[in-house]
Amino acid sequence: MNQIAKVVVDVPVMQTNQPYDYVIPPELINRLEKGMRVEVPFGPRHIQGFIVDIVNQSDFVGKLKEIIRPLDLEPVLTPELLKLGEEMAEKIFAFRIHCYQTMLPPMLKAKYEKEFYLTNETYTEKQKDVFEGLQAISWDDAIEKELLPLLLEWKKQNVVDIRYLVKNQAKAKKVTVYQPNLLPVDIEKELNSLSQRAKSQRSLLKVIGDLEPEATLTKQEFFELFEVTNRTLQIGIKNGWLKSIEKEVYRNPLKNQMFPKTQAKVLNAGQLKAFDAVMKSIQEEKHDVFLLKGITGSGKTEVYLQLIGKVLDEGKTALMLVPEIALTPQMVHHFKGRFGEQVAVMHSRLSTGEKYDEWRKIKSGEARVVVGARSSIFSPVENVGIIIIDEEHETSYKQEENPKYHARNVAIHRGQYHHCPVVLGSATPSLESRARAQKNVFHLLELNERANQLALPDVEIVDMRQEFQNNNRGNFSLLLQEKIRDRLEKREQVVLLLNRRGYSSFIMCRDCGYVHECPNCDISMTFHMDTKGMKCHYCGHEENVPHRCPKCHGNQFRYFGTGTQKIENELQELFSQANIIRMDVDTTRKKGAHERLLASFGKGQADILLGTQMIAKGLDFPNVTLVGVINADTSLNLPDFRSSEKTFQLLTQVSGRAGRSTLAGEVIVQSFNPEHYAIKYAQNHNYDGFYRQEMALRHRGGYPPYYFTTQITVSDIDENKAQVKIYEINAFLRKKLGNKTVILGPSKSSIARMNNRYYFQLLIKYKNEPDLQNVLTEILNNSQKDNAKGLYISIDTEPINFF
DNA sequence: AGCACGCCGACT
DNA sequence: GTCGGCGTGCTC
Repeated sequence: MNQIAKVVVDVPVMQTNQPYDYVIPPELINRLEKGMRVEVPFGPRHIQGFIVDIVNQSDFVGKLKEIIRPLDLEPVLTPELLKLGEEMAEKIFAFRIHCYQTMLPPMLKAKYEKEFYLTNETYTEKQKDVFEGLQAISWDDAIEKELLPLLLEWKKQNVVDIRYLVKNQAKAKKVTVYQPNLLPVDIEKELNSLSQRAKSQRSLLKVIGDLEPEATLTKQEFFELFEVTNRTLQIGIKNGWLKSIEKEVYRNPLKNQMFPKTQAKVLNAGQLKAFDAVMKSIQEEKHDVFLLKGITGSGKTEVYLQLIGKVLDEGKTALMLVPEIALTPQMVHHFKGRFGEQVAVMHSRLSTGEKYDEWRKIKSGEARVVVGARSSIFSPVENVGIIIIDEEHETSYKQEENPKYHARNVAIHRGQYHHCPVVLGSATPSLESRARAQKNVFHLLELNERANQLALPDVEIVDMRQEFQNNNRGNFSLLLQEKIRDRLEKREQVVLLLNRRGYSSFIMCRDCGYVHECPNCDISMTFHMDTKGMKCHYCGHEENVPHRCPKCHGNQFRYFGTGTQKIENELQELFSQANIIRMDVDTTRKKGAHERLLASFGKGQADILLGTQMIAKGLDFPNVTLVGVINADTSLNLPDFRSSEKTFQLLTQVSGRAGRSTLAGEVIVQSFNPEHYAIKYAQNHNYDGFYRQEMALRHRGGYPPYYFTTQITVSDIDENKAQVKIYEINAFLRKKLGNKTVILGPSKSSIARMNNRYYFQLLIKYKNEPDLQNVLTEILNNSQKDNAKGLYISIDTEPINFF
């Protein structure tokens, strides 16, 4: 009886979104396991696939092919993750192969190559000439050297054939280390045979004699620890005193950083209550979801740390998710300081090699605590004792690209599997989570006092309309200017937030009102001060600022939108003596810049920190006593039913940055809509009030959490084809879905054209549609031909963006 | 996604 | 008559 492997292949289309059967060749039986990557033949090609199961027989009628080779020595996906990927793919309308690939570090994604090789032994002069003694010519080289037509011709004549290669990119970093290769007696012998004058060689022998027999040292270590010169070392290697070994090492992104050990702090009554509640689930190995709602500064992190500590004590592992922008050095320090080498940190700023190494540390069990951004929810941890999602309201937990998963849902799924609690923490929980707590689906835990006993900062709102009427056309109200001046005098620090959500700077012709738009996308291009150029944020197209208006040939442009640079200039003019640090996408692009700027501000090397969203989270600077929000309401006017929620969250978070230590804090919020409830409730630190009012509005408007939503987007190069298709889908859905379900649209997407493709969308709002999964899968299955022709249908469950 | 197979227009 | 366009269907 043959062993059969079921393999999910790397061909992301509906038709192949299922396992294919392959024979396991005799020499690989017992070497292959579920969860390994393999190279398989698929049609004429060779591609990568994942073994999802191993069975004894196949239902496939036809000749099975054999697996070519394994790409791993041991499985990269656990049975849990294999199953999770399968279920997730179905739920979010993604391809299984995409789900598996996102669970793994990018290095484990195969690269493909193909090459021509000569099939027979005897060649013509011409063929000899072309191949120049080469074994093979790669497809890319063939194109480059314009040999492709010739080689394809030869292929027809069977002179050459094409070989398909699967390149495994997973490479561990190796260093050469040196190990003693002499017994003590040998050392004596060597010493005796050396002349007395060979001082450095004699000292090297002594060094070797003092080393542990199993010790491995790099060249660098010999230089630095024992003052051995390279020349001497080379002699030692040549004489066979030392043997060189290639040793696998982890790339260490945090090298040279020390993490002073921190101790558990004493919890206050509120913290203890929350801690105990979660501990109970941990001990009973029970899957509960807790919503830990704690005001800023209430010490949520300490609760997390102590829960993780207990989980580790029980021999289990812990997963901790943090939004990408909150993964600051401070955050890393908290965890590394408490748990040291047991912590793996995963975030997007690591190189692919570093990501792979962190992943390996987790896989091997060396790291038992994972701290990371969204995709860390797929970490290959086993025996999980707790999963924590900090700042659970953050929309970055939903991936916007395929597969469009939400880390919160994945966390709950994994929590069920591991019988462990999931803790969702936030000062401003999402309405969805808070409502679930209301219905007792989640357990609500509240921390209502600040750990340091300090009062929440006073929040003052400045009506910017008044400022305008009083002829202050700048971005800084008189009150904010006065407060900043006061802090500068007292040598205290200021944080200024520029709310730029959904905001960009563009240029407009003063004469005719022409706005410069991207040639590929129906959207205005953004002006970038640093490159002095225009860039499209959707397709990446770049060009120079036009000299003359293409429409009326005028040469007067007006620059719209308030960039951080412009604000910085204005600020510097107002306070010429102040040191300002600006943090935005431009100043933090370089690796490590983010950390460096924050460290510099923390050390008091600047008076004012000016930045976008990225400064609102997790920062804890004791000397900051004033926080200013320059424009509270840019996020309020977005065509998005969550705009109030987003604004409330942002204001609450940034307010929490003030008064983190003994110094009292103060917050100034500048707004053109000072009466707006989101701003008012944020001013009074009143989450519950905001929650009630917002829920009422959502109820009235028929929005989440009262309804579920699913968005369908159709796109094509041909506008008409896309439009016809979305109407066809609309008709189909209306026929299939219940009459209580609402369908909004179809409509043109608000950015109707992107990268020369036209987009149409519709939104399904429903409360109970048990058959929706099947209906939507049917739509995708029926559209496979359209898909092949370049018409794409995308389904997004619970979308975040509705444009 | 690739790649092969297959059926219709413009060329040596 | 053939070369090659890309529409259609399959990949264990």
